[in-house]
Amino acid sequence: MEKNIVRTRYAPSPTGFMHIGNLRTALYEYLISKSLGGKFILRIEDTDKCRYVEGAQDVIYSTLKKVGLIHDEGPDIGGDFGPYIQSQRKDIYLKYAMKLIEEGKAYYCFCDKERLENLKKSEDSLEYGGYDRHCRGLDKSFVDSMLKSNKPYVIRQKMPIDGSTKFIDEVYGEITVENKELQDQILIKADGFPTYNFANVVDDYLMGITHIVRGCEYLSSTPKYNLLYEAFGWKIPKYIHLPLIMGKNEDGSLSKLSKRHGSVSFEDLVNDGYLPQAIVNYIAMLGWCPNDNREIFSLEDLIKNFSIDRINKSPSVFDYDKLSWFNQEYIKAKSDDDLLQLFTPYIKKSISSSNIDYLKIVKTIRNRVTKLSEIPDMIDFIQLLPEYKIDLFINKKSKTNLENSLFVLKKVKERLLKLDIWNHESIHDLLIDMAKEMKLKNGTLMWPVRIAVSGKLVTPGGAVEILDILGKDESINRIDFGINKLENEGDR
RNA sequence: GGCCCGGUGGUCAAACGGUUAAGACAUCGCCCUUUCACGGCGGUAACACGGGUUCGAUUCCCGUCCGGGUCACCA
Repeated sequence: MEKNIVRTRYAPSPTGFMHIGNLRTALYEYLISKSLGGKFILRIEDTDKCRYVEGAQDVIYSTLKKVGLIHDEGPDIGGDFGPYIQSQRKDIYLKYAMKLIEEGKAYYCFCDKERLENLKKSEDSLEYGGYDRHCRGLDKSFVDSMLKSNKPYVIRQKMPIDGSTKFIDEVYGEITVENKELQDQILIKADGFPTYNFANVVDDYLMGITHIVRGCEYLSSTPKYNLLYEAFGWKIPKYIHLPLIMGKNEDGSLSKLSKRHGSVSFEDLVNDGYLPQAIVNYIAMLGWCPNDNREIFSLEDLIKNFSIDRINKSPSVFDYDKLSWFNQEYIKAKSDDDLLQLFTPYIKKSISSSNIDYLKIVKTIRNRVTKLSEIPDMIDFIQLLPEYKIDLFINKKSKTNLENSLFVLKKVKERLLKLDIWNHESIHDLLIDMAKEMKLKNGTLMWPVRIAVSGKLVTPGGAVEILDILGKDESINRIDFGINKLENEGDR
């Protein structure tokens, strides 16, 4: 192994979806290692067989790939410290647990669930952090006989009874926890699998992880980890705890971001029409900021600028408005061609006619889209003129009413009919000229036309863009329809 | 409840003993305009509270309050 190289790891459990908080942790792990020229390792923590989810690992791989967090070692690509899936490392943990038993630092515990339950209910369960250390002093011959008769057991670590454990966190500083708060933690579960805490420590050590980056919900349990490192005589890595990402509850209170806060997985957000890069950029700014006012960062820029000492301590609230703003910025930065690619599937949801030029649509909506999912509703009128009320024609600012709208529409129809070249420029010039000729405000002429061809009060793009997209025949038809509508319904 | 962490506008977030306390999002107003947007300009809005330390505290210390996290054979 290369000396002194920074190694961070992302160690998700395969739950089947990528929680945004986890993604943020992965991002920071990646940034810390890459900004320091280190390696980023992926390890799957699947020690809870009850939670096994089919295909969950693929979600992890595909998400990391989509956002560009490329790992240097992992289950799919191997590495010198594999296997990288904990269920395939089961024997390793047992071996290390046994070592602790031999050294008198851990012990077999035969307490069953029922006893533990009762213990929790009792008053003095607060002592020793919840477990009364019933099996800590068991007679060796008794243990042997229990083992021989195949009694189920767990292996627990002996925690110090008094004193305190302190450690330095790179963002929170020195933290001290009284040892009596810590119960004799379980290392190996009755099913033979290691607990998360134990597997985590063993693997981090074996895989040479130098910086442990995780959410600060682990802050108060970190001493447990350290006591394990100490029991083995291993060097304690650097700790970097990240401030939590919070979600706003319906009653206005805050809590750790979770499903009840809406779309909180990466997939949800992508399905909602947010771009992966925008998501990454946004979550990077949740808990970290550069020393200037910059907000837009590519992953490469983040690597260049990231520094641990600018990680924030206080929790932050996930804000969809701000995410939308980032998303818009990323959309605006793209070329028309890129957007055509990106928008096409969403355009197709509303438009089936084959004679519509998608690129024209892209050009007119590109500055109005905040998330891709709103595209279909934005342009549905292009496919089919919706029903509308004639008072849409009345607009104070544009100085339009039913009468002049009808008049304008008739005139415009006449002239449009004679227009041979149908494109944005020719339509634009014609209408502007007409307004001048008729001594009307541009708006007075444009408004009725836009309403007639869209049937909507608010549209992406104005009359000219819509006429251009619709084409001559359809445009004339819709204007005709508007004329009839005004003539039939206008008097009343 | 014990323990741990946090507390700058509605949200994100600068400042690291002396500033008229930045900026961004949101919001409001105006301008631009062919609706809505985009863009431009401007406004409202914050150092949780009380004690210290100091010539001077948003900044350092203590307490209070508030918020969150954690106390599993889940990770």
